[in-house]
Amino acid sequence: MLSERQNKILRLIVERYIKEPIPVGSKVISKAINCSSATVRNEMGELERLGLLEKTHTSSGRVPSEAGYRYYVDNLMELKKMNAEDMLKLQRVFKNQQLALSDVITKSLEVISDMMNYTTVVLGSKSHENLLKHLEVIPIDDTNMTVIIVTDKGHVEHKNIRLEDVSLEEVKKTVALINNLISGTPIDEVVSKLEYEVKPIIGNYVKQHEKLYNAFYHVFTDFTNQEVNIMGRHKMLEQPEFSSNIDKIKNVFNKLEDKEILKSIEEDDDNNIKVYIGNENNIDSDVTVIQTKYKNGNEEGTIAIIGPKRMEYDRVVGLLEYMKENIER
Amino acid sequence: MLSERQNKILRLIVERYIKEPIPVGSKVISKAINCSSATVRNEMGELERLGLLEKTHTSSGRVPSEAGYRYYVDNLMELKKMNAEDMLKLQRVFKNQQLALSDVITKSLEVISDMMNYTTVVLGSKSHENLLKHLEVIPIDDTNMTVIIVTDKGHVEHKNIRLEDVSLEEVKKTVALINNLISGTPIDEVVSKLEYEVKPIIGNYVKQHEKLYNAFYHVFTDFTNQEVNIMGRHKMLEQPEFSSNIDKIKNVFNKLEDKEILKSIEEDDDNNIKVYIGNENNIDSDVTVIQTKYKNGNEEGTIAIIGPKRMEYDRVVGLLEYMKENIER
DNA sequence: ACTTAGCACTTGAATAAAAAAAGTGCTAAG
DNA sequence: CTTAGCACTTTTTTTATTCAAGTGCTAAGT
Repeated sequence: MLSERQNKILRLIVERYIKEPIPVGSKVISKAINCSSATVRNEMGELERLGLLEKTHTSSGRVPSEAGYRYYVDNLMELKKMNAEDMLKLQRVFKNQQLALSDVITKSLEVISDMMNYTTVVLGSKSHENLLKHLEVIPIDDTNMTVIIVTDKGHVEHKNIRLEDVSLEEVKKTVALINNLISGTPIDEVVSKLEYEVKPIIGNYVKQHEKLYNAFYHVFTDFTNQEVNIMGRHKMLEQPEFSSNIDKIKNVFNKLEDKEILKSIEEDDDNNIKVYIGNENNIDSDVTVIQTKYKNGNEEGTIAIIGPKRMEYDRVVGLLEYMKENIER
Repeated sequence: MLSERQNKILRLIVERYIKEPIPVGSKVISKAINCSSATVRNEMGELERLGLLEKTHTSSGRVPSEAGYRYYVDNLMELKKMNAEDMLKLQRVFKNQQLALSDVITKSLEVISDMMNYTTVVLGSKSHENLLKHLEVIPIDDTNMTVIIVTDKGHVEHKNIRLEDVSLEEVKKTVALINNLISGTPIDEVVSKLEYEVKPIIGNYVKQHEKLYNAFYHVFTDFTNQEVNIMGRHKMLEQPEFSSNIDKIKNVFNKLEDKEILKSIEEDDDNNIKVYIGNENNIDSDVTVIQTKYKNGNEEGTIAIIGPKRMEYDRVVGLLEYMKENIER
């Protein structure tokens, strides 16, 4: 258990460091609380022994450790209410009644990315939670058509395919068949159902069944198992601790392109705002991910904000709370 | 007019510098052609006076200037045929008969981006060249639906919209009306046609005409005026002259996100492979853009490869030639 | 009229030494 | 328990020194 004064000092250090990434010395702190720098040094030493602070070298000022940030987030941070300007910018997006929910979310996360200089992410629900609701085909010309897949969660995707020497008639039949036989199936099981339930039957009804089967097989294999939307990909370049370290940047960029890694963002089961600091996340030991699930009707997903470990925790949590609230009603 | 020997020297310098970005001295060159380093120095001095070479400081080796690259591309470069490995990788993509053309293009440009470490871009044809061919609506639930827009060039886009208290009936009527009245219109004129030709009539047929009009108005306003696809966004980080210069990187990344800038890539009217070196392009004075138009049936667009000024011109031009050829048949 | 050996000269990069700045830990006194 | 004071560390900055690479020019050679 930390003393009142220790809490105060830790908090000052974290907040100062978040403002500007330079190690914090005892002098500055001593001015802020009412006691000598020597006293502060003693307390800092103790906080370091507890693993909450670190030095960059023997005689440097202190920097929050991962555990220090954790402690700050869990115990010291107080949520201030959103500033009027931030609020206004977001309200402008939320007020737009014509936009579909998913567009409202991406647009507002774009706004957040711009105002915070962090990267933001929306993840739709996973493929096993999306049931095939409807399949539709729109012919484009003799050989090309667009296949549209709609899931029960409102995830829509379209793909263009080529089908040579197949009549529209036949395609329509096939689509109807698929709609009848396997709508309601989780997206990631559609492919196997296609093989075991549609393939054996399709031959009886449709002439060019091989070609058609192959085409649809590919469409569903290619179907994105999860909608992922990244805003402000390059914002990390604005963060001083990254902009001086190309390898870090490369790593973060690569991780962001890697769908598998991004999926790990969604692994949460409960419903609160979660903060994953440094090694607590799968992206990079120098970033923090703050995320939360949302649910509106049967549309659901996760939104996340990715920034440096020294991100503005209070402000970001406030923004996410506001987002969640507004999405859910 | 350069002498034979000057051509030789310039070419050696450019090719050497492309291989490795370190200024080239007279000694290396003198070994490659049969004469003393002093002679080479004289020639280099002349080439510098002509603006084809530059020094990084008074006593450094030479580096090709922008004009130097230009001269190299125009006069010295000889197209070698593609190496077998590159060819194989691309053929694997082109052989896939099921893929729609646009997918073949993006996939193969992904492959190129990976093997060259350059960024690649596909640009579809512009909105004024795309005519609205077909509009279709798929209901998702009571208030949400997906609108699908197909253009005559095979560009397909879908958007989700919200429509409260409007019956599916009404929506279908509106869509039919729009299809009848304005299909065949260039996409960027659709909005005004909606206003002057559809709006006045729609009231007679459809009850909730205001809401519907607004919804479709937005759909078309939001319609991407040009399909843009970027592969290997971060490849610049692999190029030594960029990875040591964050500001350059930021600039290039920002330009790539800027649709207006990208459009300038397409400004060409003729049909050949074009090389825009440094200030000749709008992206950045330190990159080169190599691009070409393609056309297959009524699908057309531009593909471009963006790399450092010292990109492997011959190899890239070879790749683009191959791409173009394969796309067009 | 070219080519080239030779050499003085320039510049950047690498290394070393010295001085300045920031901050710590500890001791001893209040 | 607090704090003034000071020795000590470490980084950063500055200055100087040397080394390596490469140039331009001159004068001699073909």
